[in-house]
Amino acid sequence: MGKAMGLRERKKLEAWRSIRECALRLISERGFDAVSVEEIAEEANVSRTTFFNYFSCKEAVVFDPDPLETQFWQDLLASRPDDEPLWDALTGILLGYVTQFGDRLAIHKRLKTESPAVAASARGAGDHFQAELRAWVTARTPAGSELDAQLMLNTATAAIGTALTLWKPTEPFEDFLDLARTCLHKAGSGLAALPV
Amino acid sequence: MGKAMGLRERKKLEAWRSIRECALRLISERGFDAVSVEEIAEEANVSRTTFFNYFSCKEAVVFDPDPLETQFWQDLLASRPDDEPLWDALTGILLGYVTQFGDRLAIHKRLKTESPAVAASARGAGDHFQAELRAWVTARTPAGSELDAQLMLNTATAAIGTALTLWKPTEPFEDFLDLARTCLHKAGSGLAALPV
DNA sequence: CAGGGATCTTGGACCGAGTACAAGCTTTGG
DNA sequence: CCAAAGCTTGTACTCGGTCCAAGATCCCTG
Repeated sequence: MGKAMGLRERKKLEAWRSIRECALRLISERGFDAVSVEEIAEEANVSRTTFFNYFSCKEAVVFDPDPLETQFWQDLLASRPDDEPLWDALTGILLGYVTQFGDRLAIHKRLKTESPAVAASARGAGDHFQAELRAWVTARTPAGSELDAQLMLNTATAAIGTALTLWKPTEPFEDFLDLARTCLHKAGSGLAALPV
Repeated sequence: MGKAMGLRERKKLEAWRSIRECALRLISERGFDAVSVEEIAEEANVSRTTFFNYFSCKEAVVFDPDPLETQFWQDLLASRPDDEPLWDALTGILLGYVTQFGDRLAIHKRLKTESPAVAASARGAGDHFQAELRAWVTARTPAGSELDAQLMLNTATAAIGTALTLWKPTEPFEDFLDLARTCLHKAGSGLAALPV
């Protein structure tokens, strides 16, 4: 992919990244609420209307995934063998995800602790990966095992969330991964053996 | 309490409940987005400004707890003996909560599935109980056990969330409670024995 | 390479949520 | 009964978000 992109598509991607970049810069300088969409648009040499063509709301400019990111998820999900126990697959996927996008998660965490309002919409509008993961789980859940499957998914996610809140961005990133592994292992100790 | 309330306080409570009541009626008739704050205020014979004196945002009128509700939590939290294992306390508290406010949870669920935007702010601005529970947990967590404690809390919450998404409002409420018990038990099977 | 259709950008008008504030009204307590 | 404290209200404003029509840009086919 990425080869046969016409001028139009290239410009779109460029505009997307320019807006995102400007937005992150301004926001990390001044804070989310102190930067208006108008300013971001102006900084990116784009009209306010166009901003909303690219991002469905102000929060999205922080939390939407880069177009290439989604490719990474899909590979991550597709790479798990069909007969792997769900819990193992989930831990593998989530650890792979945080390994790749931990830096981004750290930014998100900072923003969330700064402003709870941002955090709110973050969970709702933001986490496309979580939505995709959820879909993936339900798709590979055999009838009758919905409860166990959903429970595993939610528990694993909760474990990652726990690791994220306990980790301090000043500590080395490896610590976060260790923490995540520990949380997943502990939380899953009663679940991992279930036949899903 | 409730006895020595002056005229002023009584009027405030009355206004609060009037606004809430009108809001819930209009919203359940027409949907969240189709009702403006102005309409709610008008319906409750109150100015728009006053609405925002009582509720910090539009979502709050749906998700804020009734002043009496908070009393119930506090009793619930205070009623657990200090030396009870954390997991047992958590399941007891959460089951007590959903038993009492299950109806409200069902309304919330309906609203959330209707409009994701509402769901977003619901999690952030809405769940005062969860915040209180979180504070209660951290307060009684001995130093060194933070990880296990947070993990239990998040896992237990995830279990309730799972039960809530799996339950259909058409089914009897007892089913929901059974489901919640099952989820808690399964999710906690590896955690319950930890010494916290 | 010309030109018509598809797509994207833009400005302007508009709506609703949320904030700030000054002015007026009601409760309270002395 | 009166003054201070507390609430309510209208007004005016900012900002996020939507809608739309007009213009610019790209793409594709003849």
